[in-house]
Amino acid sequence: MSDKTAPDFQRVKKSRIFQNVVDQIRDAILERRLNPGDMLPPERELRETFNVSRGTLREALRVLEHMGLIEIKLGTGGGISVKQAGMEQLIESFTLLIRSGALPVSEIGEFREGIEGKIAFLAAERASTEDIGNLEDLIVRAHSLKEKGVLEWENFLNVDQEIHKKLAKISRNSLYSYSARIIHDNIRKYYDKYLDNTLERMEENFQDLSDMVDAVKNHLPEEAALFAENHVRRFNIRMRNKSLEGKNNPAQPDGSFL
Amino acid sequence: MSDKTAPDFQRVKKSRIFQNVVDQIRDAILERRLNPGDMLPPERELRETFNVSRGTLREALRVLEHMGLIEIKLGTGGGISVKQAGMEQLIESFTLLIRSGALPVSEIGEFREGIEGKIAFLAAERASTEDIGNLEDLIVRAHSLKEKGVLEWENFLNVDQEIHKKLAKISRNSLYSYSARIIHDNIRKYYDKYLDNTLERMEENFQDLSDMVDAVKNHLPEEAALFAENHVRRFNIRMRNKSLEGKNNPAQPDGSFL
DNA sequence: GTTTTACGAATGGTCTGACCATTATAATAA
DNA sequence: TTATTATAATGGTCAGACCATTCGTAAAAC
Repeated sequence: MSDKTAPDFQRVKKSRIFQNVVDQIRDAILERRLNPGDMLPPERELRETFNVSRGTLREALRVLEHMGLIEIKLGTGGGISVKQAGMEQLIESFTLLIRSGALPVSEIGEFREGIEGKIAFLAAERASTEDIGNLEDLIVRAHSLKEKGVLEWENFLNVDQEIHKKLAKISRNSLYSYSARIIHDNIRKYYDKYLDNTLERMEENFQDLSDMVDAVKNHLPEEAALFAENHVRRFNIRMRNKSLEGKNNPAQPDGSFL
Repeated sequence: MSDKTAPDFQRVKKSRIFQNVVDQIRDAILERRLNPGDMLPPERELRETFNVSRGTLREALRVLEHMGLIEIKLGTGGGISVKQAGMEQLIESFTLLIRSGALPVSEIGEFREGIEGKIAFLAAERASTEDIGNLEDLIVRAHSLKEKGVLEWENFLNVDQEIHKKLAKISRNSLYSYSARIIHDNIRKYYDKYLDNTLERMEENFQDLSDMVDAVKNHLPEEAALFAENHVRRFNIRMRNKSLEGKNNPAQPDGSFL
């Protein structure tokens, strides 16, 4: 197949013209030669600047837009503007990664375990009096829902989620917060499948939440982290067991992919 | 400016045709109606399927390609194939986020602290005899470099990095590993700026590494995590102090952005 | 004078059709 | 058999036209 003396060099990536345009504009932004808010010339001018066809330029713009580096608006006042990069892209790619099954669920769960632990840890360090008040309110709500029994299972889970969100906010670290939220949102669909809504489960969960908030309230980071990690770990274990039981792989009949 | 009775509704996002195509194909992939390896029809056919122009279709393909969902190859045997989503996209968006300065450096450092801690923790749990041997070799190398003094500063940092990489690998969790690596790679440029290469620093670092590896070797997760976190924290603190000293913001003269 | 309406210019969005570049395979020649 | 060459399939690029949206402004209506 190949010359026997040649080591495994990398095949040269065919550089497409639009990619060159993407690189130039991206670099200009990363090197602050273009700053958020700046307008780029209209497409018909840019086309001449780069000496490419409008189609090619637009392919480049699509990619830059998808990277979250530029924003394109229609109409007279519109045009191409440089955008402050945000979390959207990170969220999208993380979500795609999870949903496409590229990562073992076990690794995702384990990651979440650490993240939630750290969030609880930081929250315990940083919670203000007001924060603690909010948390206590949530715990009260959770408690009363638990008392009402399994009928309120859904609402109970919502409060559970709100407590986690609140802790994430208190932790004041957007990387932790977003990581937790992305994983949670994309794993939520497993709740129904893998979690049985028994009263026992509710009480167990409530105990976890209550312990966690107590630790935060008393500013005991290590303890808060432990409770949070155990809370997630319990969920992970349950999920793993359940997923080992039901090994169904129903493959769709493939006609057209539409 | 606006009708006083109207709450802040979301302005309807003008859906562009290419976006519709992107959504359809993305969903087909996420719902497993299209699987990695599958070939899509050639552009000229797809154009007819969706009833759009080739240019529009290609804008959609650019986005899907950038998402990491498809792969496009040139020539007779080429075409559009569905790809197994990988970490590339996550890496790119994380990198962009860091480099574009959208996140406070303090948050990034704090995140890394937790990540490296968890990696050390897991590594201590999971290290095989062989893994431990590799780590010890690295420590020996680090030690001899340290003994040679500050001349070997660069090489010492490389071994430092290798130890972290090895630990990440031992942890056997790609999310932790990649997170750590992305942050490290994108923060490395600060080393030169913020870290002074004194012998004292070298010895301090070596001590950290040595302690960490010892803890891993003896399978003491909590201890390993603590050493790792302190190691990173020390770096973060030093970086913060240094960055507070030198508050230079030299803005480039803006001609054309090229 | 004030408000409403209608127009027109600027800009991105899409379409059509052609041609170029790359690659694998089949046909041909040595 | 082996090396060379043509051929066809496929993505990559280009050119030019027209459509759709938006906003400012001038005209018209009140």
